[in-house]
Amino acid sequence: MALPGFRDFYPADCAFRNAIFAKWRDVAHRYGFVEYDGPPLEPLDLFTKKSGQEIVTQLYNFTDKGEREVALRPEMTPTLARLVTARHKDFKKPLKWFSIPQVFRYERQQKGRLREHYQFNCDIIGEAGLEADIELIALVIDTLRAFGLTEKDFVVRLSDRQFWTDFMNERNVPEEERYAVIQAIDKSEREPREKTAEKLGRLATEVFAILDDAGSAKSERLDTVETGLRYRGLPDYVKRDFTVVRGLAYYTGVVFEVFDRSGEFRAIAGGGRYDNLLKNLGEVDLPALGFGMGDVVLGEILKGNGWSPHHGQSGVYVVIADEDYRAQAMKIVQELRLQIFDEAVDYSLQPSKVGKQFQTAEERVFEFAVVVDSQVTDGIVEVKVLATRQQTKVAIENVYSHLMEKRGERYRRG
RNA sequence: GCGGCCGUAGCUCAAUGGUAGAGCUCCAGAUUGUGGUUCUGGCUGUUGCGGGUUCGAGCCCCGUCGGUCGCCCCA
Repeated sequence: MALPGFRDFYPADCAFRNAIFAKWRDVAHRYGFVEYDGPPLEPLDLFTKKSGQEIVTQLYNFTDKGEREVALRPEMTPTLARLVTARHKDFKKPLKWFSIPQVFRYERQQKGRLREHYQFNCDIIGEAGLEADIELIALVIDTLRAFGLTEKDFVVRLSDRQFWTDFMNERNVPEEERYAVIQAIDKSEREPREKTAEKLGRLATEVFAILDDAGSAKSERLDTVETGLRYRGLPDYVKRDFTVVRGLAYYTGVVFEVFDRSGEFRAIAGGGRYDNLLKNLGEVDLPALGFGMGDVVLGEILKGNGWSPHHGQSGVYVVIADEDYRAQAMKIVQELRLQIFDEAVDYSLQPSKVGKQFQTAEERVFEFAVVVDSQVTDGIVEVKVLATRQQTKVAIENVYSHLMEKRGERYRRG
């Protein structure tokens, strides 16, 4: 039994997960992002420096055998910040980097939320212009579209953290009250209005006016972002929503969260601009923005949509019809394994009835069977297309080319 | 950290307080060298764990662990 909040990945689960990873990588590459990675275990203070001591209650942390205080990473951004800070002069800006780390949180699990998950992280570093924000949001949209999701399935709720900062500046909200205001706005959707109003005090009327009618608030940044997305043909995927502020204190500009349209799940992804984070963590001052998308909520949505990795027929099952010729069969197996690309060539490890071997081949969705029997002494095997049950005698040296020819016929038939 | 619901075979679930069962899966055979059907047979349980009540507990009570959903918190 896996620990609470941790998952086992049986082959089908692993195939599903890997198919998600493959899509993530595919889209990121198409957007010109390059992959990086870092250690799952980090010094504890890497996280407390950014988020304060209170984050420790949410961390898997312990003292290692060298008396170091360490923690399993709860997010990738601090690691990314360290990597970039250490060697930023080695890279041309802007950096477009992505990663698929497994991240960990020590908290009670609930729907869509475990103690570990894989999080697709995409960040652009060293570009202050809004073109980067547009690029990043387009990427999050196209990532979900790559899974067959459409504007009917999800929406990117767009907001502007800077707008709220300006708002509070203009009304002279004291520094120490600001985080509470942001928190109140963040929770306003889930709490009774009176409670939020109480928290907001004198700001309540104005804030509610903005939350109720996002169009009433002016944000040139959002105007620009929306225009940019329109140019890219993606306007139907976004909606202005100033309740989105993101819990974290370090966001500075455009922020966004992606939700399923049904409202059944928690956020699919979230991110935004954090221009001051690198400066605050180290000596390097670079603007930055990014998003994270977890495999758990996405996986639940995809399962609900019936999405699954394609697993058509492929590979070759070598049927040993006569145990006397197992040695010859092994020679064929090994030759095919050298010739074939990225597909299984398998056989029964133990003597087994022919019918049983075919059954195995079929259950495992092989495309071809190669039957080895006494004819092998004349250099002949039977090649069978499992789907059509069509069987042909083929000289051993021609097996591979015969298989490829058969496959070509299948594709030509469509 | 707090609360609701739930914990019986690998899976889905039955069993009035009275000898723990079924379906599916899996394995084997029917079928001696060619397929997902069918039929037959077989394996699998400290009823999550520990205590209590009772002549007797899967069932009732307490605790605990785990699952699930929500809260807190937070992506």
